[in-house]
Amino acid sequence: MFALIDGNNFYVSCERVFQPQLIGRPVISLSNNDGCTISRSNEAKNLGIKMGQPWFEIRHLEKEAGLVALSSNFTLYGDMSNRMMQIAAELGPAQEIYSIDESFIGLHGVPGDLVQRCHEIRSRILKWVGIPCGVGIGATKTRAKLANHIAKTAERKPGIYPAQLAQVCNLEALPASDVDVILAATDVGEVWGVGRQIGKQLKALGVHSVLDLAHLSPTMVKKRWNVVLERTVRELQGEPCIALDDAPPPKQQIACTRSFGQPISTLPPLVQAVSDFASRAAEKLREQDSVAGQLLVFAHTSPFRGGPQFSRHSVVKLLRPTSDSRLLVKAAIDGITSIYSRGFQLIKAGIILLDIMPTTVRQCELDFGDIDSSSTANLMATLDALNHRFGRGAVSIASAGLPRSQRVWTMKQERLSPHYTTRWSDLPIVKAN
DNA sequence: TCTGGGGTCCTAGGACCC
DNA sequence: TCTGGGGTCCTAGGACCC
Repeated sequence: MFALIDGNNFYVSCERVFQPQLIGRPVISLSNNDGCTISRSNEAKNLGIKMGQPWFEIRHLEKEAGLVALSSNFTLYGDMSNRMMQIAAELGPAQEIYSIDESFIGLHGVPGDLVQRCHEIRSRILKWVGIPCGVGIGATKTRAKLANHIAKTAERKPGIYPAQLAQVCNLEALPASDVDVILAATDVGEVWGVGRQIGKQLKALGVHSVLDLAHLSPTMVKKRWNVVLERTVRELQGEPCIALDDAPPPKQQIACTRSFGQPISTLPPLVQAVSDFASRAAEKLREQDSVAGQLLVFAHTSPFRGGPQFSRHSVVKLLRPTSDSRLLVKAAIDGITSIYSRGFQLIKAGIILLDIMPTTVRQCELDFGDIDSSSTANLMATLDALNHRFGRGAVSIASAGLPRSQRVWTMKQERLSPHYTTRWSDLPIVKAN
């Protein structure tokens, strides 16, 4: 048995904890460069604002409907997430943190009334962190996801589902006939693992509801589609196919990419940008104690605009797998310089670290040729410590050397609004008992 | 004027080997 | 001109997730 607990409208809910005057108003959180919508309050959803919708399409709602749009603040969201996850972990013996705002809980061996327990944890998170959550319980992760959708929808749109399923929904505690009614009332596209493409194909074949999908033969689904959808069908039918992943392996790819505030057409700011991206990615790499063998760097023009289009990438093989910021920055610069061409309005660039493997003692020794390996490790550790202490980008690799004020992109963490100057580490950690 | 930034898994097909 | 079968590894691309 699994529970899925997630924060409602997470980023907006985080903002509202510190700006209670936003409660009851339509509020959205915007992506980097305030490009598009990444979180919406219920009031914003009711205005018809879609997930991912570009800001320029909806900004008229500021005046017309009192919409409040906020730049995102991922430092804040990450900290709120940690607090929420700590309390959510009390639900059961195992936890998989699935994303910044949701976690699966393994409920094996948990005694007593599960629904009541979930309500208690939910109230505790609301009271101690300030984030409203929904909880779904099911025999499989897919059913728990579905139950979570029902719990949230029952709360937000009364009438579609039984009112007592609001906030916490245990699919397995309902009579089978009730479950069928609920599944029949739910669009197949709501199922975890069914996206736009597959959803369209299913509907073309008359599979419209979750119940329709659950009634398909897994063998046929595998033949007609693939094993991924087959697993989804089996999970819907109650057969666990996806295990709780409470100790995720180190990442196999680490990316750092950004859209620019304004297009770039010259090399120096591009070099500066990919240098920063490579530095940040190198930090992430060292955080998981890995090294990368290759670095991919890319840049492209906007597909939404006219004019000559440019989209190129280059894969740079490192001499040896490394996590040294200096070598990765150099590789990024070499790569971008090799693909750069004049005359294009570049709107986005990024780097992706590939061929990632764990750092081993031997690799440490081999690393950096004539540079002493222990001093390199010390240097990188110092770099990370300084940036942790004084904020991201406080110390960086000197490459093209554009002052921050002349940059044409923003790293998210540089855009903290003045409201959020609290040092989160100074606040007491709440312990749940 | 203005359109995010991460990740994962799976499959097909090519290169290469014996 | 005729030209096996099976295995592995790698990569690109497509689908999905939040």
